[in-house]
Amino acid sequence: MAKQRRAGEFRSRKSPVQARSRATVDAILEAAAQVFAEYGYAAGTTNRIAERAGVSIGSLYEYYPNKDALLVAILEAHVREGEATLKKTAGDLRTAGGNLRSTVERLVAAMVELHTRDPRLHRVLFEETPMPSRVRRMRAESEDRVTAMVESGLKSRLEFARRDSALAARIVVQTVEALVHNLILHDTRAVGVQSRVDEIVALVMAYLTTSSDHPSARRNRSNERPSIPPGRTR
Amino acid sequence: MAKQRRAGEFRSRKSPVQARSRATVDAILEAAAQVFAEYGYAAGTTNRIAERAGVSIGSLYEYYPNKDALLVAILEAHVREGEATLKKTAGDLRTAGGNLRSTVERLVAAMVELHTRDPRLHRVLFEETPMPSRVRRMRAESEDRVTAMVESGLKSRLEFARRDSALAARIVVQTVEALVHNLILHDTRAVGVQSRVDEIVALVMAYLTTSSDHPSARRNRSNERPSIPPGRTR
Amino acid sequence: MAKQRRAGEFRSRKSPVQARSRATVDAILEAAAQVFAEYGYAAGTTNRIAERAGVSIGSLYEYYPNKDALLVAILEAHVREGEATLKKTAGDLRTAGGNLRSTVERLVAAMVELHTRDPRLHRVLFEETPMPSRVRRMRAESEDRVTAMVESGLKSRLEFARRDSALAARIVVQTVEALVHNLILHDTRAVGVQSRVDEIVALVMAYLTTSSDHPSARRNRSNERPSIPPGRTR
Amino acid sequence: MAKQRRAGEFRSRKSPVQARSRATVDAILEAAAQVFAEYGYAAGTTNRIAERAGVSIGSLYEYYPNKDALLVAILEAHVREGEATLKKTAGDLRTAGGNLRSTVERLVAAMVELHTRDPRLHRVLFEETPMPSRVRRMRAESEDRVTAMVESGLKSRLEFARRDSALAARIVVQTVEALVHNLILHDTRAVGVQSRVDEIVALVMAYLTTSSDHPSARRNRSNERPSIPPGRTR
DNA sequence: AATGAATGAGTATTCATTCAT
DNA sequence: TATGAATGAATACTCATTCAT
Repeated sequence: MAKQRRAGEFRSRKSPVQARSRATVDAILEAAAQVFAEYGYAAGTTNRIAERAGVSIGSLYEYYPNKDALLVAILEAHVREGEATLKKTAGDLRTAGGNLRSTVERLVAAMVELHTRDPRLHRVLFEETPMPSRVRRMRAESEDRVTAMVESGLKSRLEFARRDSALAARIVVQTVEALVHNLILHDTRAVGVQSRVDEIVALVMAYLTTSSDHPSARRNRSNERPSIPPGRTR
Repeated sequence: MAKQRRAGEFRSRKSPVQARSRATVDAILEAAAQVFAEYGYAAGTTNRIAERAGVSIGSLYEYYPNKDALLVAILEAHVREGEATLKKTAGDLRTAGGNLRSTVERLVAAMVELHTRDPRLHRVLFEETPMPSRVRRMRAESEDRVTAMVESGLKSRLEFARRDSALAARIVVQTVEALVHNLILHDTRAVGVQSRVDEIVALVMAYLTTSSDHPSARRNRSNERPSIPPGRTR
Repeated sequence: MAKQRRAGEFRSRKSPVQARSRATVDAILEAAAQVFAEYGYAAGTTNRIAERAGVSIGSLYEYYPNKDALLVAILEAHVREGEATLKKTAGDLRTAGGNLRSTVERLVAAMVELHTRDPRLHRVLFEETPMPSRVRRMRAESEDRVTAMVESGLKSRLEFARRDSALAARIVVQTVEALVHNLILHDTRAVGVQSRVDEIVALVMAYLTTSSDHPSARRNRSNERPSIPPGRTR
Repeated sequence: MAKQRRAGEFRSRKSPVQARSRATVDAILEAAAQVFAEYGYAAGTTNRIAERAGVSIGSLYEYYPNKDALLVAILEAHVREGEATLKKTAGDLRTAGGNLRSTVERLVAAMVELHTRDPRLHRVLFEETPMPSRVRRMRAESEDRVTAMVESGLKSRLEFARRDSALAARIVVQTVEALVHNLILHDTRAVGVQSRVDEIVALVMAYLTTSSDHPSARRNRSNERPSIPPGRTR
């Protein structure tokens, strides 16, 4: 009898206190990650996950009330982990010595590592359709926090030449994430990875160190933001 | 899924020679696009598509051997259309007069328009999981052609300062696409769209017009590609 | 993917226009009646019903959106049929000549016939738990209409001696229904059926033809309905 | 239902000799009664019962071999209790002084009280389908004993005018039970309860005190039991 | 060519019951 | 004795696909 699902009930069912359950929960989550990565969300059946985890389907539902709960659990773990990794690097932007460039390099490297961990899963998880709004929100908030850290780091750098630091931070975060995705991961050809990474760094550096009113940007602003305050021009 | 599907069976079944068939095929495709955009791929059932198209489910299968064939047809049309739009703009890079900046602006504008046409469908189509490899390949090839045109355009510009034009073209294409996606489409807040578009342009311009051996890029290359041949430096 | 059920959606899915579907619908309903009668509602699985009907499970759900819809369809048919049968008899109470007794006999006979048609099913249907409120209401209304007809018939009879005709009608309807149930149907011993039927008739007759203020009823009314209007006493 | 159940396995597993076990058994039974009343039999899960009882599911199965055993235990307790209550009243029919009417009133009152104690549970217990035959038999036997007592009481009354005392007793018992059920319990409208109770009493009294060969019963017997032996008529 | 009734493998989920600890 | 983690058969329901008409 397929009972009605209590809406929004994505939390794990019981907190595993005993060692045995802890292992079971871990096995299920790991299996879910594998199966989702391999088959996609829709085709990643709960029975397959249970089988892969080496537990019965009943046990799976003992700990996760429904399929979405598995997705949410994985997603949240990824978001948490991602934020931790990036925060550490973003923190360095401000605290660590060294020039801007080496910090950007570390940021890109961190992002590469983050996405390399399990690219297929990452893709399935964050691009496949029905991501519960709770996770979507959580992810957006996480990204906002990372962006805020990056911004604060940028502002403390002398080389930083952009006017709108918040926007610049978003551009950087999004660009790095997107290019790492498209250029490093999606590209099956593994050759030339480093040169592409270098180029991403170059892109970001060029952007950050070019004044918002650089000669190349001087024209054609008349229609929207009518005029550039003269004093701003170097 | 009642019956096993013969892999690679994505072609339309009969070429619609007669006008009536043509109309039916179009109606089905349009309906499929709507339904996929509305429900996502997995939840967009063939029966619903047939109903929306005003034809019987039997007729749908008369023209498309299976559900994926619909996806493929839509995808291919989008890729074709996208390439056409971008090619035109990319072509301008070389032929049209004006400075680099205005061309980049047109490129970004074209990309924005392309993605704005039907963002939901675009998302479903290109981000939802099981994209047949044929489409994946087709898309990659299309992207390669666009990139090639962009490269050829860039090379003819004086302002262009990058060393590896092929790589630069890829960076530009991917960056524009990704940022348009992440910054323009995914962001529900409509405010500040223009400033974000401007910033994308600024990013690309800064990159393109900054020499590969700009001061900000001079250091730390020692570990991977041991040394840069001096002659390379302009 | 077990989708959420649209609450209260118990109606048949499509009206069968073609002869083939009509037959299918009938077969399904007949099978459902048999299976419910045989196994009870909870244990009467939809797969079993489809199998019994000689159709696929898919066809069953083509016509009935969920299990409850089958129950409702059967229930409503029974209620309709029951009301029709009883109305005819109840109508006779007033129109047909003959004495009261013969009419009561016909009423009881009608009830017996109604319950004898498929006692097991009747029991399952009306006594098993989750009867949708819609059906419950429908049944109550049907019973009220029957009761109203009985009342109107009783009032036109000279032999009728009760004071509160509405109450008397309810008593009669309920008594006949309940006793037929308990005494005729539940009793596996088939012997003596007629004598029990006769006794039910006798019970009802005694009640109807005994004045509300018959000697045996004369006492102990002081607390609730304070006093009996003298004129009423014959 | 994981494992096949060995039929007829309804007995409690261990006789609780110790006080602690006794308390556990009682808690389980009480919890089962509550849960069945609240959720119905099918939806009343053993896990929920164990939880409500404050014991582990393992302990529940320590004392009751399966779910039905809980039902049986509750059912038997109810039957026992019911018989005790009714026996007392039925006994009064013979022993206590006073007229017939007041005794009938007490009978009805006892029945009302019996059903009012926990109507929801009563409904679930006695009307929901799969009542094990053992309980069905037990209940029938209990009813027979009560009926026998009523019969014996009736026979000692001068006012009693029926020919077949056994049949009359059954009629009375069934009528009272059924009408109490239908008229008192199922009717949510609490108003007029007393008048309905009075009417039930009136019905029973009219029946008991009306001669089997009352004028109203004299006609129309020709077709079925061809003729009434003249001597029979008093 | 078109229809739409029919199919049935596949999916998420429940819950009575067992058994190692 | 008691516990509760684990089991897995069973169930309602979906939807891509076929094929007789």
